[in-house]
Amino acid sequence: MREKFNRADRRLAKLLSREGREGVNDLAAQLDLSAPTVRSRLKTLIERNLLKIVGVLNVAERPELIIAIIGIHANGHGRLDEIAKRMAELPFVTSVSIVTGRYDLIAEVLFEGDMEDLYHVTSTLLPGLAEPGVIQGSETFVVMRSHNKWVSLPKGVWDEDFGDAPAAAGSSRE
Amino acid sequence: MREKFNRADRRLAKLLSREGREGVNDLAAQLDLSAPTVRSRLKTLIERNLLKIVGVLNVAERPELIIAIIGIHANGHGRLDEIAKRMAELPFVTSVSIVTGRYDLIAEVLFEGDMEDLYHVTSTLLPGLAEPGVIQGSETFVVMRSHNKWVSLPKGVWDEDFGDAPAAAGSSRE
DNA sequence: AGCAATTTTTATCTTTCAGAAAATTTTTGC
DNA sequence: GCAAAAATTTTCTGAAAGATAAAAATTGCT
Repeated sequence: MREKFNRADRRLAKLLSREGREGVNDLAAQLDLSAPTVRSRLKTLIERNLLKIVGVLNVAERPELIIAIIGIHANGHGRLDEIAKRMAELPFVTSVSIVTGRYDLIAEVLFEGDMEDLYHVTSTLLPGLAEPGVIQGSETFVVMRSHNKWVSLPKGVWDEDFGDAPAAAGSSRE
Repeated sequence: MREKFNRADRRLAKLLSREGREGVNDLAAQLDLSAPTVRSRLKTLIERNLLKIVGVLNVAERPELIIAIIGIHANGHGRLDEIAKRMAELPFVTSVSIVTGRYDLIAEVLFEGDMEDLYHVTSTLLPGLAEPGVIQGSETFVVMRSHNKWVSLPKGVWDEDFGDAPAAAGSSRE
């Protein structure tokens, strides 16, 4: 079976990390490979869920996008990964990591201009992920400014409801 | 002048956040627009640095990629943004945010299987960004496991030196 | 070293896409 | 309500992209 990530795959990933819409012919030329080869490598990388090509938004240029990083204390009892997995499926949550250090989990969340959504996540959604006492507390770091921070949109943001309006009816609670 | 981000732009961004290589014709069909319109909107979004389309790697599937989140205490004296900007240009640093809460800055860094690089960043690069005493301390959270975490490669990772070898000579310090 | 399996290349074909220009519709400002 | 500006659509043509099959090269294994 093919090695998961050889030298060519890395160079391909590096090229695509700069320009994801670059044509297969250009990529092949830069990698000294043929176009069908690049196509097939790219296909398998994507199929194996190692790589994906997506549009991402520049946080610094979109002030109405609120990002927060949440450090969470959780008494996992060996089920931390399960909790993390469920957390990653919540609306507004972009990613969840199990980490060393002061926190057990660090999650990143994204909203559109609605602090109520943030409150809802930290006060209701997070504690509701496990039996009482498991999620012991959290600290929220709201991003005020950022550099080189690009985000992809999580579930819950710009999903079906779009308002050109100043984003008052955009919230998806009820 | 055109509005920065209208309804169509949002829907376009949402579609691209799922599949960045989708053809302009398919996108146009889903948005009820014509292909040239989608092309031109996409072009301006990218030109204005609001959106980009890139390949990202699945952290959970690449154990040799080490990610860490660093919380930093900095006595900025109004120059925090300048420090953050310089930090974002360091090798291995993927993004830097100025945040509310316990830390002043939160940075994310990425290496390939080399804890020495992490030590180098926290012990030398970070404190060297400003006069002594400005960077007062930091806490590092090494990501052990993650869900739905995709990263784009920063400067310093897979840049020119590639080793198929077990990633021992891949470090770019000295 | 030699053989088998996989991977890569080459070549060909069909389909689709990208970009430009002009016309039409929609929006905006007065 | 009217005029100016912007956005969108239509149409067109050359250029890519994608699929497929067969040959060549590489790799791995005994």
